[in-house]
Amino acid sequence: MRIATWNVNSVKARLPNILGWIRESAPDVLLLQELKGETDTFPRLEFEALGYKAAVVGQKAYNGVAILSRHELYDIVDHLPGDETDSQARYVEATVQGVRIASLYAPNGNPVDSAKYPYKLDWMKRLTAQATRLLENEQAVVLGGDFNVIPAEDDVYDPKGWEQDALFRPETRAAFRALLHLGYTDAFRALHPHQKQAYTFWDYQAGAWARDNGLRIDHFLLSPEAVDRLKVIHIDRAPRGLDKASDHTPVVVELA
DNA sequence: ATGGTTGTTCCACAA
Repeated sequence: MRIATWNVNSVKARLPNILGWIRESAPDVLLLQELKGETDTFPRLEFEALGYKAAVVGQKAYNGVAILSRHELYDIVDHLPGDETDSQARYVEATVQGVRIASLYAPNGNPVDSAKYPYKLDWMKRLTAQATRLLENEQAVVLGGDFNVIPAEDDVYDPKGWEQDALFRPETRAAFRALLHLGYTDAFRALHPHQKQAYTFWDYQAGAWARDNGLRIDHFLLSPEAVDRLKVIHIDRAPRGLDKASDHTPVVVELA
């Protein structure tokens, strides 16, 4: 089973790019983030025409996540448990062919001296609680999406310059490591332990793409049952170089 | 230190 994740930065603005990429790459499952539109504006028919069903959680203007799948989606969960006052569309979870899969869009958290940073850390704590519950089923679990976390120095073009950023602060990295300590594996680092400049995001500003000033912030975390099936993972940089590109590019993982 | 870009929305805000 091949599963991809892609923060598309508006499904409406990106639709031709997304449809083109699906035709070339034909993943079994595609996790989308930053739909930037309400659930009922999601272009379901266009994806159905390519053979995909969809679990969609949208909201006006911001956030929004989805799971596209060639196979049936079961037991859809449409929000991250733990705070019923949180209405931001950042989490959707479903079972596909016995694999429990989440498409997540963690809060950015900047600026760190605003309420956004504690919200980010609290959200990560809730994700850790949910990830703990998912392990109890001893099932293959795949947590994929934009974690908005730079795990280590090798994952950013300028570690010093990003030291104080919400994506790289020690508390943020510790929150990410807490997921690993539960028993999840960063699939990319498991298969490519020393690869540098393996970025998944390049800012639109200041020629970041041309200079390869990137970040690795889109991840797949796998439960032990899923790691046992891990075959390959790669970052597909090509979509970032196209016209009307998202600032993120897809990551594709293959499980036996 | 500032400015650089993109998308959605309402006259900014988020990234």
